[in-house]
Amino acid sequence: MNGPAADDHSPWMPFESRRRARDEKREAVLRTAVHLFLEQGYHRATLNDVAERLNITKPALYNYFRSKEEILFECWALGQEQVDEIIAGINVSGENGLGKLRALVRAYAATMATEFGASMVRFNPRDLSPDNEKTVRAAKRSIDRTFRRYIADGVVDGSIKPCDPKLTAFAIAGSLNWIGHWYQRDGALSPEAIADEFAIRLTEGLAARSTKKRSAIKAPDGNNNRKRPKGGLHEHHPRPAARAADQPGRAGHRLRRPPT
Amino acid sequence: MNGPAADDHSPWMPFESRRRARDEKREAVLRTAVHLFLEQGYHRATLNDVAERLNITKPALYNYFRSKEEILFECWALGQEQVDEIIAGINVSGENGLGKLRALVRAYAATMATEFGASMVRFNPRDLSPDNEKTVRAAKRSIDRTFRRYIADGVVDGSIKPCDPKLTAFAIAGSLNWIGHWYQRDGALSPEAIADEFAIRLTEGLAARSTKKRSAIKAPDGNNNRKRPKGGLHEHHPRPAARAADQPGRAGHRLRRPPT
DNA sequence: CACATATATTACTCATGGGTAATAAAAAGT
DNA sequence: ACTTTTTATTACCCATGAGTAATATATGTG
Repeated sequence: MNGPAADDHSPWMPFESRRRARDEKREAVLRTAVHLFLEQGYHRATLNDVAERLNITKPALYNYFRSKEEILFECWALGQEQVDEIIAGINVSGENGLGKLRALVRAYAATMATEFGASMVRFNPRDLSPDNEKTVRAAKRSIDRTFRRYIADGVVDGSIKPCDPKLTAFAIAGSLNWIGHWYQRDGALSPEAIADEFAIRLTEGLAARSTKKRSAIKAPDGNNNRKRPKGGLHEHHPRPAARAADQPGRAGHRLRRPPT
Repeated sequence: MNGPAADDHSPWMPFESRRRARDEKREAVLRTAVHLFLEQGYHRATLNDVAERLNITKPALYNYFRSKEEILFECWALGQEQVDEIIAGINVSGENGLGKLRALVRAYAATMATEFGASMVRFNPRDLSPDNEKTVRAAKRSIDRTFRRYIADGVVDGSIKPCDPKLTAFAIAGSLNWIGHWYQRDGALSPEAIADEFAIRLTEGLAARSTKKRSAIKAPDGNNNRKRPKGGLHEHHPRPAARAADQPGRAGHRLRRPPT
């Protein structure tokens, strides 16, 4: 199954120059871990597997993480960070309800096609420590509330026809989350194609029937759902936070290390 | 967490009359197992947990199943059986594409709100033996093909407006499968309410704009999407196959027992 | 070079939990 | 009742894999 020839490009060269920065290695661990966790499942993938793929041995991992559970949590956190940035960007975009919903659907779909994105929905929160589990569940609730809010906003501003925000949010989020289960990174569909298609398909049934050409309420020129103003929002090739740790990330959980 | 007081209604009375039929016990094991597997995850739930809830001890389980993995597979199989019956019923219903799709959405949604139904999407096929994993993956593909076929049929017969069956099927199935992740059996929403809502919401964006009042193409009287002709199709309270074993079920995997 | 620090290795511990062996207690058959 | 079969129990085995201790090897620094 996991043959010995798996040296994609690990910062640890088999037995030579090892001088790369600490954080790059930390992230390499997470990339390998999330890949194996998704492929085999958290419980079936062992830390030996992870270490072997990186040309190191299991105890070396403990220089970067305190436990397997922490690795799991950090994988989830990297996906969650992407979503947080997406939502933060949309919240200041000034779009109407439907516009915000579409932007969220689009960016969220693309995130689900990444491994860290998929980890948000493929991992079982029950495998985390009680504290981390609480954190994850709170974040999930927050995402759900965001979907509902955009929908409710749209109903109020007239861009979305009346509907039950709760069930509608469930239906849309379900479609999106499911991407994390079926999307094959080597398949025929590109993340962009999926994102575009879903942004249309999932919202077309919701758009209010042109009740007064309200749909383009605050976008003078044509930047309707093309490119976000600035800041994160993922730039269509969301390589997992290649160095999200130079400056201390705004969240309090980047770049921690075991007691010493 | 799992306190000692958990004797819902186990066929094994703590220390008295034990004379119920074998198959009832077998199913009781599956009901308890699927519940714990969903609650704690397959790997965290132990066979000791399962046995304890049934007022027996772990080795007693091996009178009914050969391994933990077999229990997992049988849980999945009970859910799959429901879906097979649903699809078989719809296939002979004579509805048009949209009608079949709506019927499937409705019944599938209700199944996802059961524990055996949820097990189809919450369990990781990788935890099964290679053979069983193949079986499961084949069944999943088959369901996917069914969704796509109904959609494609609808596009051809004019009841569904042109769309990409593959992505549309993914979107709809995703919403439905996700029910298995969020639905709480003790919550405010009834399975019927969800099923009804989803049947409408997920297909309203697809219905062709009355291109010639084709939508009721083959239903002389008004039985449009109300009640299925006969056969299975779940009757709104799909209690998990309470005795699906009296007659040897049409599938070949009911009522097996360890070597003796 | 000597010393400190960071990072890796080898060789272990040890709890967990699936599964089995031997045996006892019911149920069923005669 | 006596025998057979089914179903349960107690008491184990043992593979697995997370995590640790002791130690070695770079790497950089005064």
